[in-house]
Amino acid sequence: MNPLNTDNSDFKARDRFERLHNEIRNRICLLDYSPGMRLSEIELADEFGVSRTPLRRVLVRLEGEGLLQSVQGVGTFVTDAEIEELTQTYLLRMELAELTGKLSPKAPDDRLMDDFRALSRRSKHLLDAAEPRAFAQLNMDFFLALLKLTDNEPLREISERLYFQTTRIWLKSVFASVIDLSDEVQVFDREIDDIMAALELGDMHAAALIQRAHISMSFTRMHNGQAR
Amino acid sequence: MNPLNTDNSDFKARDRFERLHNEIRNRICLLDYSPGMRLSEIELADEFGVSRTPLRRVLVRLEGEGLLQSVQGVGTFVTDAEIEELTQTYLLRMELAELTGKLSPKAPDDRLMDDFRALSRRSKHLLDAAEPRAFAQLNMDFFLALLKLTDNEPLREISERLYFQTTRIWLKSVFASVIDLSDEVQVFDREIDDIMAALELGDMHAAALIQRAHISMSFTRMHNGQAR
DNA sequence: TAGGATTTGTGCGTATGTATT
DNA sequence: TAATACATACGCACAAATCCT
Repeated sequence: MNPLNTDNSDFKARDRFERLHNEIRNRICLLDYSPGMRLSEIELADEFGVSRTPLRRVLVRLEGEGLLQSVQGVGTFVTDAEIEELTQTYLLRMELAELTGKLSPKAPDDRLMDDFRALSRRSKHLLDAAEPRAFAQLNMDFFLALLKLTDNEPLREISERLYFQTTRIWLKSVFASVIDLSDEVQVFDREIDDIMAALELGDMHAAALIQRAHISMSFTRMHNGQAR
Repeated sequence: MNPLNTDNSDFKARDRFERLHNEIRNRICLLDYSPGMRLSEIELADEFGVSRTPLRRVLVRLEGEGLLQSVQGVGTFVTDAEIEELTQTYLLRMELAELTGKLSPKAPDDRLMDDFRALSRRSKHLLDAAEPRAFAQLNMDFFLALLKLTDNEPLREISERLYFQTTRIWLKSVFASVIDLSDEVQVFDREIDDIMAALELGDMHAAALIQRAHISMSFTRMHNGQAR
């Protein structure tokens, strides 16, 4: 066998699964598919050029992650969240964020700090012209970068899972103008700068506490916005 | 339609999926299927009287939960865990156990206290004649009962997930006589009694701390046992 | 190196369940 | 109530990947 072929492994079943899974998950979490929306197995299968079988495998996985729910005879729907469940998840996410600074914290190397600086620049850009989807993408990228600050793999997995489950609900509130988008962008820009300041001091625990505080405040703003 | 038929809903696709999923997960976690073992899709499908298709749906879900891994052309294997990954998971489980006493703790009602008393009796029974599988089952039942002490649903889900991922590895050590089984039963019996004492005082935080301590000690005993 | 046995992955036709007319 | 449309769930035959001789 030619080893050059085995390197290009994007054609194997496993990698195709990963691509589809990642793509559909992103669409859900960036609100291309909003909560309550019905997805069509056939349309998705056609779009990705596969039959329903491998696509359904992806949907089953996403159902296990709490992002979809399939009902026989009815359809496959993007899940929503009640305020009670959302509250519980946010309380847990706050604790997990703090744990990131306690359990195997890992100081960022030069490469990662460069990534943070790039994220900060993207944020400054949004201050002038706030675009919903660009904000959603930046928010996700920043969260994923923060996860690299701990070596505890199970903690990373769980934090990521809860992020994907809840942030889209929060984003929906932001985009529905219940909260003002440009305000939210300003707050987020401050969060990035605050956390980067802590990281440059090498104070991982402080960085985690700042993140925890911002998760808490995000939820509070959303909650107050809904109560209006 | 006869409403009596819709009540017996064990025949619907969703319930059948739940049954198969629960059954196979238990087999994995009670070490009927031990880490590294290969499972046969065809044999399992035959045993449960279904075709490969719905069975594979269950396997995909279990793979998402980190209990299985399928490789095309090779087989479906029960996952194992390296000491490093196990350490990280135990550290996280300790923190989550403590969170159970902090996030929406719920005092046990009479019904749940009766359940705990029944679990305690089963434990006393094992003190005389320790049987591996009975101990594994009791350990799982006790853990699941403890989860009812919090109203935070996401915390329950995650704690359960991590329990299923790691406890079987610990059980494997116990059963391999790296640790003495009767010693482990005695320690576990004390844990039940200690936690019940805290519960009877209504001190949920204390109960959670005791659980955290025992998770820590279990891991330490396993670790020391392996180092011999 | 080649080929056959075995296992998971895929494609498609059909069964089953649900909502609507 | 019944029929029809349409969605997911299922069963089976075949393709693709891997392992071993």
